[in-house]
This record gives sequence, C-alpha cells and structure tokens, in this order.
Amino acid sequence: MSVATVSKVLNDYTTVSRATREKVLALVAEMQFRPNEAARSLVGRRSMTIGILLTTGLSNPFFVHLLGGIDEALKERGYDLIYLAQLSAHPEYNFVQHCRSRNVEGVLAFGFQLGELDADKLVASGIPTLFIDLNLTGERAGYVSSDNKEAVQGAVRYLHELGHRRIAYVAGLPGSYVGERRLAGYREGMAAAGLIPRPDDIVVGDFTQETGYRAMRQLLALAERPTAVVCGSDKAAIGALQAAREAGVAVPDELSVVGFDDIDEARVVHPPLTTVRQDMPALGRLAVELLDRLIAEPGSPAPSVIVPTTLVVRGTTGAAPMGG
Amino acid sequence: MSVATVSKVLNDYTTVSRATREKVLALVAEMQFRPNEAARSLVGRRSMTIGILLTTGLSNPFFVHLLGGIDEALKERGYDLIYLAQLSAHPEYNFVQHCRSRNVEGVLAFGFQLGELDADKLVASGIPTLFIDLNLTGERAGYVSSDNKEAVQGAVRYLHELGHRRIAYVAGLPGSYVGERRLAGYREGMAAAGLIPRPDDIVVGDFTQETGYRAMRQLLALAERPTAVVCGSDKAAIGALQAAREAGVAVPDELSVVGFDDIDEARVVHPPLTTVRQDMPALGRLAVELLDRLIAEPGSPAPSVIVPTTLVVRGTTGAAPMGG
DNA sequence: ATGAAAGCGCTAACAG
DNA sequence: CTGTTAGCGCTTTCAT
Repeated sequence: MSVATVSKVLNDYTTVSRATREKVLALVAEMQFRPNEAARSLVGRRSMTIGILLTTGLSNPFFVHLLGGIDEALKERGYDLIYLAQLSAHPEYNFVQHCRSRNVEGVLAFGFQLGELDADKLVASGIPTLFIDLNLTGERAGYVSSDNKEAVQGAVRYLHELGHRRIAYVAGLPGSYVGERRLAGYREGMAAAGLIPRPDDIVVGDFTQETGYRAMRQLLALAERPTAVVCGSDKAAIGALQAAREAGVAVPDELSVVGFDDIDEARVVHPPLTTVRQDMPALGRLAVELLDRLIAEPGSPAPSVIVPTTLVVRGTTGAAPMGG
Repeated sequence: MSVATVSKVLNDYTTVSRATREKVLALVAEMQFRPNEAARSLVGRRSMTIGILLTTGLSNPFFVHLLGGIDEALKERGYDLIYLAQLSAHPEYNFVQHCRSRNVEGVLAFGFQLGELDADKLVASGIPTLFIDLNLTGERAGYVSSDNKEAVQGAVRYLHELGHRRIAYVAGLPGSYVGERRLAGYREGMAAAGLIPRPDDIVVGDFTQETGYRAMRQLLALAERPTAVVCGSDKAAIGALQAAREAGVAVPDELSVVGFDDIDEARVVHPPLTTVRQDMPALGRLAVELLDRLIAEPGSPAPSVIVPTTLVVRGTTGAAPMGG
C-alpha cells in the first residue's frame, strides 16, 4: 500500500477501489493516524487555518461570546483558529507577513476603528477577511454587524412610547463604526418621534463605565434634566446608574436608562438593566460562514450581513414621570 | 546567494560573515520576507505553536483575562496560539492526534476536572503540558494555580476577626480541583478559628449564580441563620446576594458575603462584593513561562507554582450583628 | 485502480 | 565562510 493511495483515500479521490478504501480507513483508525498539517500546507493544499486579529485587546466583555460562536463554526468546517495578535500592542508588527508565513486561509478581524490604516492594509493584502463590527468590504473582504442603528432607534421609540420626551444619549467612541451607527440610530429615532435633541443631551464617551458615569453627572447637572438616557454600551449604562444612585435619582421612577450589549453585568445591577441584546455567538458563526464562502469562492461578491437585535426590557425603564 | 545562507542568517548561525549577513537582512526587510512556518515545522525544527485546550467552554468569565496574560507571554517568546478545542463539545475528539498533526510544541490546559480521563491522556501523551487550576504533574506536565486554600482560609479569618462565629460556605463544583481546595480552605480556616461548622452550613453548588441563589435560600431557611457566608465563586456570591435581597436580609448589616474571583460583576452589584482576587493575567503569563521551560529543557522536573491571592474588601462584609 | 516520482520551502550535514 | 545536496510528509501528475 503506497503513501499515494492513502493520501487519495484521505482526500476523497474517487479513483480508489472500495476494498482498499475500507482497508486504509480501518488502518488509519487503528493507528490513530492523522496527516501532518505542515506537510499538507507546504505542498500547496489548504492550511485549514483561520487567523483572528484584534485591535481592542481581549478586554471587550463580549469577545468571549463571539469567540464561542466562531470556534463552534470553525470546528464544524475543520478549521483551526490561530490567534494572530492584538495590533494595538505592537504597532510595527506586520500581520500580513504573519498570515503568509502561517499560510492563513482567511482572517476574522474585530475591533478595528473606522478608517484605521491597518484595516485597509488587510483589505489590500487580498487575504480573505471578514470584519466584525466594521463595515469594510473589498475584493475579498466583507463584514457582519448587529443592526446598531435600528437597535438604538428602537430603544428611543420604546422610551417615546413610555411617554418620555427628553431623551438623552451617551455616545460611544466617536470614529468607531458601532459608535457612529448607534448615534445615528439615536438621531433618527428622535426625528421619527418628532423630538429634537438639545445639544446638551448628547454626551460623548468611549463605551467605558467611567465615561458613562461622567456623562450622567453632566446630564444631571443640567437645569432641566432628561427623563431618559440611552447609552451606547452596558458599561456606560452601569456607570450612569452609579451616578444616578449617588445623586439620589430614582431609577426608573425619575429616570429611565437603557444600555447596549446585554453583558453579564446587565443582569446583576440593581435594578437590572434594560438593554439591547446582541447575539454575539450568532454573529461569530455568521462571520465564519461568510468567510468560509469567501475562501471557497474566490470570485464571490463581498458579503455584508446585518443581524437584528432584541430589546430586553428589565428594571431600569418605566413611564416618564408626571410633569417631567 | 543561496537559500542555505539565508536560512543560516535567519537562524543565527555564527558561520556567516558579517557582510553577507547584513546584505541578507537588508533584503529580507525589503522583500518583507518571512519563512514559511509549515516548511520549517516540516523539516523537524520547531513549530512555534502552542495549543490551548479547554473543557469549560469559553463561558468562564475570567478566561479572557487568563488569555490576555497567555497571549502576551507567548508573543514575547515568538509562539503562536492555536485553539485546539473544547473537549466537552465532542467527546470522541482525539486531541492528542490533533496536537501531533499540528506539530504543537506544548499545550496549555484549562478547566479539567479532577481525575478526568482526558487529563491523564494528555499527561501520558508526553506532550509538554501546563495545567491551569488542576494539580496534575507528570514527566512533561506541570501546573499553576492560585492559592485557593489559603485564600478561603484568609476570608474565614477575616470574618472571624469581624466577630462572626457562624460562617457558612457555598461550595463550588465537587470534583473540581479549585472547588476542593477552596472547601479545604474553609474547613481549615474554621478549625484555625476554633469554630466547628455545622453540617447544614456547607451547601454544595457548582459555582453558578443559580446554585448560589438556591444555597442562600437554604441557609436563610435555617432555624438559626449564619451571619456570614463565603462562596466558592463570585457568580455564586451574586446569586446569594440576590436571595438575601429577596428575603429582606440586609447585607452587610445582618449578613456578610464573600465571593471568589473578582470578576467584573463583583464591582457593580450592590453593595459591591467583597471577594478574593485572582491575578489571572499573571497566572496566564506564568503558565506560558513554565511551559516554555518544559519544552526547552526536556529533562527538567515538573513545575508547579501556587500564586497568592488578595482579599478585596468592599461592601458586603461588616461586623457580626449584635446577639447574632 | 495503484504506485513511482517530483516537488512544496525549508534546514542540516557536508564539501569545497 | 559559502554552496550543494538530501529529505522532512504530504499531494499530484503520470505511468503502468
């Protein structure tokens, strides 16, 4: 029995007889044989390796959930995931080289800012790439994202239905795709409700608890306070809640607060946070699916999919206070 | 200029003249050349790949923090990280085969249960392995872990100093290394304080919020309630807090609660949770360091390092109630 | 339907 | 000090 024959069996060639096929498979199982990926990769066939590239670092609280979906979907397709790097840490690091040296077939990219140079480099490299939460496309690049705009729009609509007229917004990082989309959702939501946000009602932060806290203090210091606040992230919303508590403002009786993400913490704060849930595992699975197609079909058009979100109503939202 | 010469330069052979060395390096930089890892690996040299093997799934809330430390330390040493799999998902999956096929130089293993068959298989395989939170050693296997026992012992000591005499314990998953160690810490801490835990005072859970909630309800239903409860995890402590709130028991005035881990949620619950902080990034970095040594020095003895923890006092602990 | 042979990009041993 | 050569384990022609 020659190596060539074994190879053919393992690669599902049709030119091998049923008898030998069986024999080979039996032997493979018995010997616990698995082909050396390095050799396979070297000879020019597929490397079955997908890289993941992050800019945020791992601190992002829902990155794990994303990873869960990614991992599952990759395993189904036989890919292995290699953790390329956090770009932020080493600016001189050349990830395109890295991908080539590892024969990476495709890249999942997460945490890039809008217009970041590195993102463009990745698109230009021609390595099949799928961005998560960044609307970049290219010859061989596409993206998936939650429907950030519609989500915030829906949150505003919900608050409007509860009778709120002064709805403020604590924006996330300007220049980030999701930050901009969510802000746009706020503006359109307000417009659709026939409300005009005052300039003071939009406070810019960076998604963190600290800026959420400061933003809320700023809003509470206003002569006329808003009755509801939508935040660009749960972290910010938690900071906002903290500021409200310190100021003795009752949530939700005097003030309604809405977050975004539905991280674990949202459920344990008091009162539990009303927030927009992103289905991160689904986003991850979808990203893999699209990337796989991008790899398999070189001529296919750049995919871009927007995933719907759910408003999870908990305890931080209620009817607008009388005479508010 | 021959390929061999380039190879020698890139591998720091001393048998190459300064002049050509410079020339090669210049060219390498200019061409953005990086050697093909598959070929390197194939020819029997190092693969510079470390695998990570999980049983818990990624849901573990501090896994990201661990990963942060791991990644940083791996990058410093030039390794790449490959996600092998979550064992739990596919029981028939043969990770030893997988490691071999990918030429993995070493494995970081996290989330194994005490006495789990798979863990033994990994040790037996001879692949350099470093367990995190599991005290398994072998020819080429070692471990790192927080000082779980001393940590809980310290928590009990702290509560005792606050005047508590009835200190209950919500245990984590029996059969898990950390669960057992923490329980041992409770027992020894009680003994050291001259206290004898009643059988009812130890409630067994599995680290989750749900079992923490149920455990606390059980403790509150006791004829004589404990004045303090130590929990085997923050998640359980958060569940316990929830049960206490629902029962109208004031924390910390009537009841003190201590958690374990110091996850993000610990800071945002109300009152903020007193808990034992594990330095997960440090644990990750240490694991990599030890694994690297295990790989580099085949004859070296099995490493095992216990990392100290810190008790973070926040708002859920206070003096024992009068006449309690 | 099977096997022999070439070669993927590199490193190691050896010759010059 | 440099280049030539063999071969890592596999896949892919191309004969048989």
